[in-house]
Amino acid sequence: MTAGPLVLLVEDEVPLRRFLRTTLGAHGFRLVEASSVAEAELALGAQSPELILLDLGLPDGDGVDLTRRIREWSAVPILVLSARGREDHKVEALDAGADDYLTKPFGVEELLARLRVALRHASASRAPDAAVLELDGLRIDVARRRVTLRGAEVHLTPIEYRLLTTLAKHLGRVVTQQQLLTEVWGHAHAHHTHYLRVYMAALRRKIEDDPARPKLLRTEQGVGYRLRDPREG
Amino acid sequence: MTAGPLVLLVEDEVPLRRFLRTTLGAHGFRLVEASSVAEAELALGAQSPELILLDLGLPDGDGVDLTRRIREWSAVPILVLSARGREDHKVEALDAGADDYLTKPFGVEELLARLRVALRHASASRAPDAAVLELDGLRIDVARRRVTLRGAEVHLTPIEYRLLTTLAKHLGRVVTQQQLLTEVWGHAHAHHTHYLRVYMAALRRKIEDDPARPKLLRTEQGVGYRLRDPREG
DNA sequence: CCCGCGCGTCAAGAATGCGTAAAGCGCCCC
DNA sequence: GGGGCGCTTTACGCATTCTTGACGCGCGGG
Repeated sequence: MTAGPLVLLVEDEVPLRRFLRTTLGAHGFRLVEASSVAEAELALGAQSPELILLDLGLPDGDGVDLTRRIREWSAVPILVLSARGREDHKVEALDAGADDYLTKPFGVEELLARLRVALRHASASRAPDAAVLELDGLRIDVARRRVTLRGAEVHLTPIEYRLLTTLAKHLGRVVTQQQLLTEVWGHAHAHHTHYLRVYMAALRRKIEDDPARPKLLRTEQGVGYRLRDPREG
Repeated sequence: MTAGPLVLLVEDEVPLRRFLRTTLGAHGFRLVEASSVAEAELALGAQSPELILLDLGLPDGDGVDLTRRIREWSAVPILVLSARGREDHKVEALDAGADDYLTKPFGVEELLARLRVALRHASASRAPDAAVLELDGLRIDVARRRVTLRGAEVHLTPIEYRLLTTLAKHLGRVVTQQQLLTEVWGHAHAHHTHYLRVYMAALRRKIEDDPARPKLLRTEQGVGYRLRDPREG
């Protein structure tokens, strides 16, 4: 008996949780349970599940927001369960970073199959995203959402932070404007290239010694931007 | 103007295909269409789509089998569309290697959102391809979009870069002027052969020791150009 | 021998893209 | 309800890049 994947189940309705517990358990999954957003975040801090089964409509907060927050630092598969079948809800959750969306009531076999798909993806794309990145004097601590420059904390707005971490994720490589826009602002803003200029300027003011002659945040004219890896040229 | 992802649409019903064509087209996707399993396999041989939209219930074969065959050699995301909502069908398709399963009728926005999820997965799991080409002192790092000459970075404009990489793609072989023009400038400029001379000159100035006597960027009179492979003639 | 053609070179103007400042607006917290 | 903060939007100047036209050279055919 090998221990199956660890699943975080976030669900407030007791009967459904009970049901899923036995069903998933019977199929070899190990379970951590949470019945609210707060508990879920706690559990995420303590364990690192290989998959999250997330019910929307929790008592203490929005599951979509939780999804977004998780996506800032983790790529763990998130399967959303919801009583709401409305299309815009689905789109919102999926765009927030969820990997699948099941409308209640759903069949157990389908749930299991979609779970397998999600785990397949996860094992295929296991990318070692470093929790802390240090270049020159700049330090990006993704786990703590902290950026420091030669020890001093740099305050970044949410967008600035996401812009920086998106670039960091592709350290040394060019990230196209489209990519940045969709990853930071969402696909709906993929053509607002001006945002990039405004926020790049802001970021450079905060982390570059000479914002007019950037060492880290390099422009690739007509293509995108790149966070330069100081280890190479 | 960036060209969107290439999608292979496998669907035999003409009205639905028509509808998806316009819808996806309007959202920036490029489309290849097939109306049967045979056509789909043909198209897969000719092109390499970034995503497959596959209707089950094709006239000449089983879509699930097709999925399995594709999975033997490719990880391209497959979204299944089906009129059949039965759970065992879904499980079968998903376990065969499909990444998602939508039951008709489905909403366009949901389809687009799930498409985005699939593409997100694909780009996340794309292996860091070490596509580096080195000839003499010239180094072309496609992943980083960087060109260096004996260690020193060479700055290329977007067109120069595309011209060089297009030639590199056919290393050692002649690339006709038509081919270069359509691949770099697009179909509409296939007759502006003068562009080639201007940009070849610029490229040679940047990467040749003696631009007047080019070692790498050879002219093939009346035909096109060739990036010489120093390992051979 | 001269002309036409293809290629290479140069340079100027047009078009595009980028950086910067600053103002308006909504939101939340005090 | 006022102030601070962050996001969006507008305006403008500057830099880079693209396009276009002019010209010279060499070669081969008429």
